[in-house]
Amino acid sequence: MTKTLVTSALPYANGSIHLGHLVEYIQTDIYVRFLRSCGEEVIYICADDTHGTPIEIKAQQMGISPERLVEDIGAEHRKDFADFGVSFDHYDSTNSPENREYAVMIFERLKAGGYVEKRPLELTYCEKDKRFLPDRFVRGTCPKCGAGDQYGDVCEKCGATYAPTELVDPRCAICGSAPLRRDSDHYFFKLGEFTEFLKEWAAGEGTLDPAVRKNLLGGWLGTGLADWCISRDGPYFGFEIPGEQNKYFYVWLDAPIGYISSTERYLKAKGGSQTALAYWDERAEARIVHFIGKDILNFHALFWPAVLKGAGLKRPDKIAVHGMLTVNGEKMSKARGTFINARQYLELLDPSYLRYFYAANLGPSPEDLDLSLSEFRLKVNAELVNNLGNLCNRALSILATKLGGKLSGERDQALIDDALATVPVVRAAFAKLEYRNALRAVVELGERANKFVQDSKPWEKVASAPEQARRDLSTIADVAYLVAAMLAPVVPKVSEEICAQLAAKPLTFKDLETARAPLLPDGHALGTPRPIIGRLEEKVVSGLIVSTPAEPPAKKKEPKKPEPKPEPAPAGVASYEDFAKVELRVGKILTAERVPKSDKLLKLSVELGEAQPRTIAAGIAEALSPEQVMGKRVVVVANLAKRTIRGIESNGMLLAAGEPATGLTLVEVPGEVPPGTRIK
RNA sequence: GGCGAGGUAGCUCAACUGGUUAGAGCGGCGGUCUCAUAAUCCGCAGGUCGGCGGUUCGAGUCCGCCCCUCGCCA
Repeated sequence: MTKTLVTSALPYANGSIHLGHLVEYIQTDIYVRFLRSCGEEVIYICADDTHGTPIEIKAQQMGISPERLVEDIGAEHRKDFADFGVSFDHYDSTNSPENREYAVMIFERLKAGGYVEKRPLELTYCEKDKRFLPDRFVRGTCPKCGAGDQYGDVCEKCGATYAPTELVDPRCAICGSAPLRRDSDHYFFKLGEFTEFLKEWAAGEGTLDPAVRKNLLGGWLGTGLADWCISRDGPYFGFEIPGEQNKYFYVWLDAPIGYISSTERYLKAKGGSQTALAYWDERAEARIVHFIGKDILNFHALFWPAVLKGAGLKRPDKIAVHGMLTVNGEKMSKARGTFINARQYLELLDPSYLRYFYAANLGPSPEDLDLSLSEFRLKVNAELVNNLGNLCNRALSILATKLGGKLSGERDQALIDDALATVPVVRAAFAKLEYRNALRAVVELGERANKFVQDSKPWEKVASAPEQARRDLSTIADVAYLVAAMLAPVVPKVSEEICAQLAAKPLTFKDLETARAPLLPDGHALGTPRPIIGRLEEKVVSGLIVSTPAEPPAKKKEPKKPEPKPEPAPAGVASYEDFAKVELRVGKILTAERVPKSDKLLKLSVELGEAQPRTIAAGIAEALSPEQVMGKRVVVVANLAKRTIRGIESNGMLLAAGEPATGLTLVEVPGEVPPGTRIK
């Protein structure tokens, strides 16, 4: 039998897992659990993606080493995944010795194959910070439309894309000084040479969803592939390129290699002498399946297969691409409170609900998935709780209280045949990633079974014809057993609960290939019935969104509380003493984040040349994002009385021109003035 | 601008290569049962199938033009 290696994309180790991430991990986990149930040999491999400039800079700002940062975040990620029931066989980190070895090996193989070229590249360099600046860390005026303060690669105003060197009046996003242009030698992967190979690979049966394939062939593969720069200058958190000074592999080169190194570390941990090549060698008897979001399609369906081909390794056999998550029909947003972290969800609700809802809406195509909170509650209650959960509970309750908890060997032939015939339908749907069709079929079986109970009235028969009632309800017990098996990949905990109450071993799709009625034998004694899974209450569900009432989102919040803004100048004239009391100092904004439950506040950490950076809450979030203010040198009122706003002790205030609602400009100080300098 | 996906009942979506009165789930409304987690079951709801034009005996389903939404453009 061919063994299968399944992966989810590697989450970046600079932030928490949120409900958007979970679409992918839940989708993958269902597939993996399904394959296991079918008796396939499958391993589920993942890791944290730990390299790159953003992590290096974040660690620096937090005053810790990047190694420490990715270790902490990795631990958090593992916990979140485990609590959502994501059943990795192995979860690792790309910052491992094995990953370095494979990155170097692949790089050397590509070089030997003539697929790598070294040539100079003109880049943006900050003299002050002594570093080359990634596109995101250069800001300036858009060369096309003239909009100010845009990223170095794309204008958010007009959508134009360009190189950071084209920006008008570019500035370093870290220190604000004007960057230079400087040449640096870099390595390029000659992706264009793989165009024909990639076209063939993409056309492979089952490799890509038709919509994805079309997009790819009509897009990049149709218009031609440019070389891909795979190196970065230091300082950089990553793997140094052998034989080079202060040059590193680009994070997007070594990240997918993490799939390989993580496989190897899994095999090592298991003992034995296998290396990752047992799966990744070109000739290996293995099937490789990647689950990814459509946002990283080019990395996985162009660069990655080409790199593997060039290095003589196995290409993915299938890439399953999902869409993005929206919440209440809109992009997740911290300001709206719809940016829901995994941990936040777990504090309120059982993961089964979310797993069920995602599965009930997932198909094989990269369509976006909307988590409308009211749909979520209604659908889960109607299908999982009322239909399926209650089916089990109503049947087991009568059996337990009126019939001694013992089953008959007889079955209602029509219903049991119907139920057994549903199994291959559901199985085929799971195999094609048609989860919503799989669940639909299970729910429809539940409906027919409920109707059967309704029509056969066992609660009446327990007196008049108890053995008939026992037969009818034993049929439902078998149906519940089948439902538990078919639901197991999606909601394993629910499945376990049903099996526990049936006092039966879990049933797999493999078992069901040969199973025949009765599934539970004559005289089988049941466990104690209790509700399978509780109903979702509106109050609890709406608690997922922290800042605004869940639905309808149309209702506008009254401006109820006074905002922390500069008080209007009292009538009269300020004396010199009045003015001199105000202590203005230069502050450098180190970090900025939105404050939960507030769409106006940013929580800032500001360097003022003191022992500790100060925490300041600023009412500027409507006009300025954390990214926009980070790194800026601003004017701070340093001797303002402390004040606690939204639980944050704020020690100062920033100067800004304009109104928060209509647009603000921070009063900035040129980069060469050190933080803490008094302004008079 | 280029490419791709999509616009079907209040909501989420079906409808294979064109063919009878366009379907289902949820919500809503009415009824039913009472074993069960106020669950089940039954019935109802009448949507210009984005717009216009065309091909055809016949189009949501093919062709052309237009409008709108979303994504990608390294």
